[in-house]
Amino acid sequence: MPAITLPDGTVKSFDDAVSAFDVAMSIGERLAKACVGCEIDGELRDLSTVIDHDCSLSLVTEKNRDKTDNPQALEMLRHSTAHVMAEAIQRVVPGAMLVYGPPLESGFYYDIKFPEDRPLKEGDFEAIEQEMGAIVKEDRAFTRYDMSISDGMEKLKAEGSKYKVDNGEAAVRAGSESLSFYATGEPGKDWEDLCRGPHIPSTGRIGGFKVMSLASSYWHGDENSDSLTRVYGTSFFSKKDLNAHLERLEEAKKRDHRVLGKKLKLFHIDETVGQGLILWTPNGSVVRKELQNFIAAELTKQGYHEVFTPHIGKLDLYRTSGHFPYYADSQFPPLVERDHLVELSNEGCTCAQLSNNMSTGEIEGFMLKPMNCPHHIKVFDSQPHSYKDLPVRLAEFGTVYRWEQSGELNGMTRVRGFTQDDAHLFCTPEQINDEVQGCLSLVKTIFDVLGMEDYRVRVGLRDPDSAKYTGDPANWDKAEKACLDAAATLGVPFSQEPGEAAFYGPKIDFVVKDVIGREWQLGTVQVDYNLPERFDLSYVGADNEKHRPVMIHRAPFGSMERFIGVLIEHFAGAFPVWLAPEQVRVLPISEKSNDYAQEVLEQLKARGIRATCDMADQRVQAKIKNGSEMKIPYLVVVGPRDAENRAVSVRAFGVAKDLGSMPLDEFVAAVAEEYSLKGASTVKERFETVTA
RNA sequence: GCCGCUGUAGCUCAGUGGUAGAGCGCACCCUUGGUAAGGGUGAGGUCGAGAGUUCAACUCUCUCUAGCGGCUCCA
Repeated sequence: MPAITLPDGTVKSFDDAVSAFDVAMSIGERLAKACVGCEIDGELRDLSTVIDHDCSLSLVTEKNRDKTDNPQALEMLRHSTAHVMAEAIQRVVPGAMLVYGPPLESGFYYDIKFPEDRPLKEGDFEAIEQEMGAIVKEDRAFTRYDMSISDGMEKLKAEGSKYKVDNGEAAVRAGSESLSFYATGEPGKDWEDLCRGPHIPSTGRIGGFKVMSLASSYWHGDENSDSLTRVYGTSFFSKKDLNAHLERLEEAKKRDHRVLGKKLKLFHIDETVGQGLILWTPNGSVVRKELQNFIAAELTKQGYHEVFTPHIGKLDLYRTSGHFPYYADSQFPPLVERDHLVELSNEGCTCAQLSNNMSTGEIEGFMLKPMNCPHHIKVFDSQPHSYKDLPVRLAEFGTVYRWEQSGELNGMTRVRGFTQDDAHLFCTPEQINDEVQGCLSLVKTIFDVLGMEDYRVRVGLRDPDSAKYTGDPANWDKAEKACLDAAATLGVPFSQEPGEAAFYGPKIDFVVKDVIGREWQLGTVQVDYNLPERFDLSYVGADNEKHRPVMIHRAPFGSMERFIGVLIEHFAGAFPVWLAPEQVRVLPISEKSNDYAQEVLEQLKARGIRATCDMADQRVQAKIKNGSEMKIPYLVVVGPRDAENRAVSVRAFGVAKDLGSMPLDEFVAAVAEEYSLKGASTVKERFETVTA
């Protein structure tokens, strides 16, 4: 006699065991038809699940009441579509062995081992989609059946796929008491797969689907293990939703910083210079310079001192810091004096010996700096410090070089040479909390000014099982506590992630997503007891004894490259006035107005405004189109009428209609004000005041 | 680094085993036009690089290189 509690608190009692579908039917047929699954005591299950005990039940419908997407329903749908795709792929490519096919936030994938002589190609997608279409049309029910562990494992072994056997073993390790299989249709007759479920009722519920892309992956995510092919797809309950999704992807592409970087002439990457090396073109340089000036002003307010240090340092420096040779793989090769190299070569020294001798310190050389901290430590250590001096805050826009794997490089967001808005704070243990909080508030200030609200905060802690973290565990505990305490004061949710710490200390990272949903770490604050130890740093305390300072590494933007890459996407290239490479463009109606246009231009420039004038032999409509495509904040049209009134006709980016006419002096003053405020659009506001 | 895809004019992209085309941009001419493309003419390409197959390769094969999507990595 199960008593079933529904989300609204209603309790429904049944004489016998019932399926969740029956419960839905008892409420209403329309509801039952809209259901794809259910949640029993908080666990997502099939709609056909039989309930024979008291429980709470929540029905999962295709859409929420307000017609928005229901993530749980989509998860089930996509998991089910993964099965359909897998069946289709096995029809198209016999011998393809299934590994693992989970749902994702915006679709699903299936990892598959293809026969060596028959890899999957994008050209196969059409055939796969056709087969999928047929399976959907057949509207076969997803049918679950359970087997005992021993029977199930025997079945898997008999099927001969080590991957599925492995999945079965993993389920057993995770504590499963049985193994569940899902047949797409009738068990024993139709295609089936070992799967924990749950699934939607039948294939006919898949309204729209698409095979998206191919990638490789590794079994168990281990690069030394089997290489698998990962097939990505997505699906929706309706064709319309699918199309909307595909359109969103197209729109996102237009906001991609690599696309906009070219279109708006913000940066350039040249094969001849090297991959992952950003050439800042004049437009992008304006954005960077404005941001750097902004942060430099903030740093002065917060008591930082700016320093400059070179791009290279001796190998020995990095032996002391621990960067070399532990991270040799991700650094540019060391620079060794030419004569020395010739000498070694004459002595028959091999590359391997050379490398080895560099590690052991027998050969000295220089390294492009992978981090700024060793240099800053040496600045700090260039003179003795009293506890009264602390904290010492040293800041530098420091350029570092790292040998990132070629497959990892990505526009401005993952590069081999980049400039961190770096600083290192040397303080007493008592000062850590205040200093970390000061750093965090700086990051928040920046994010607020730029209107970046969509970020998450991650506190990276050490992984107790990993050997890569150096230093005293007691200090680690202190540092981790300091980070967690500071993060708690932020007022935004944060996650704790073991294994995400730097090798020398825990950190607080600000993570944002790009237009295609990839996450990037921007700002970071890291507490470090380790490097002061390695470099034997000290200060004289009130007790006249030597004490060890603690270091805080922090970079609110992270790197100028990555930050601006993300920022381009955040603004979709339409920068606010203070950042816009070109703030105002003057558009004379015809040659006859060129003189006045020139005068307008001079006035703008005299106020430090980045303005140009489009004197091309074109109609003003064309000039407006060109100016709009470059996403210039203000276009001002000037013709005889304006010249006579000493006015300009203003057009603001993103506003379809022109704002109207404004006296020239007033416009110049308004733009200058908007520039200095770094915030709201004062020009538009003035028009609103006029019309109000 | 691994798997798949891509590389043709400054940009976006068509294209064929017989040494190339469009639109935009650029130059010049006409046009002097009041809010998202006025018209004409012209210049511009070792078809990513190298090797191979072929009478003939931008096209087919291989290697390399770079970009894209993932995987792995990210002090």
